[in-house]
Amino acid sequence: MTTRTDLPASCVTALEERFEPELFQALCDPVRLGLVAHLAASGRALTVTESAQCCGIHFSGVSRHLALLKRAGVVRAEKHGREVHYRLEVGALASTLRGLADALEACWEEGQRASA
Amino acid sequence: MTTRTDLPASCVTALEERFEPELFQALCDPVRLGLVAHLAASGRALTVTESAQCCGIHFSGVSRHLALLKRAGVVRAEKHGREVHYRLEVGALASTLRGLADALEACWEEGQRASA
DNA sequence: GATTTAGTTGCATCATTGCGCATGTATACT
DNA sequence: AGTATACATGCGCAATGATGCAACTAAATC
Repeated sequence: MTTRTDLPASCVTALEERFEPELFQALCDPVRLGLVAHLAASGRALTVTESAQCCGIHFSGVSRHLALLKRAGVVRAEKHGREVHYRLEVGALASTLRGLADALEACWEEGQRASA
Repeated sequence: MTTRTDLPASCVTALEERFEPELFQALCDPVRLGLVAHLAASGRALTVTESAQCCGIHFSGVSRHLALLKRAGVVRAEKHGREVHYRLEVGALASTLRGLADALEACWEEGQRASA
C-alpha cells in the first residue's frame, strides 16, 4: 500500500483552515505590503491620504488596497467624520502568523511519525 | 510639521526586508497552499507525481507551482534519479513567519512611542 | 445652500497569472 | 539502441488583478 493514503488527513484540513488564501492574497501585492509596513511603522491609525504617501500610485488605488486588507482582517477601519482611519490589526496578524508556524511544525512532526 | 516625516523609516525598511513579496506571492494561490499543506502533512519529501494527487490539476501545473515555491525558498528540491523530491522547508518557513510577527509588533511599538 | 475635502466605486485598459496541451530532456529499463 | 517513465518548459488561451480617470457620496466649511 502506498504511503499517500497514510497522510494524516485531519492535519491537512487543520492546516488548510489556517491557510486562509485571503490573508496571503492580501499580502502578495508589493503595494499592499508597503502599506502594511507603513501602517506598522506609524504605530497608529492612518487616513487613506496619509497611507497613499508611501506608495506611488493614485489614492483611489490605495483606497481599494485598504478595503482589500480590511476584508482579509489585516486592518480595521474607523470612520471619523469625513475621513477613515485604517489601523493595522497587529496583534491578530502576529498571532495568525505564529499560529501558522506552530501548525506547520506540528503537522510536519505528526507526518514524520506517521510515515516512519 | 507633519507626523509623517516622524515615521521610523529604519523600521519600515526593516519590515520591507522581511516582507519578501516572493514569499507571499508564493503562498497566495490556493493550489500552492494545498501543496504546502500536503507537503507539511506528509512529513517527508514528495515527488511531483505524489504532490499532484492533492490538487485536481494537470501535473505540469504542479511542476510549475513547485518550481515557484522553490524560488521562494518554501521548498527544497532533491534530485534522485529521474524523480525530483520536493521537501518543505518547515524550519525556515516557520521562523520566517515568527520573525515577521516579531518585527511587526516591534515596529508597531516603536511607532507608537514615536507618534506619542 | 453652495463649495471644498475625504473616500468609495464604476469603467476601460493593461499586465499577470494559472491552465492544459504538446514538446523536450534526462534517467531507468529491456 | 529503443522504449518507457519523471519532470520541465514553450505556447496559446482564459481569467484575474492592478491602475488611472471620472463620477458619485458624505461630511465639513463658508
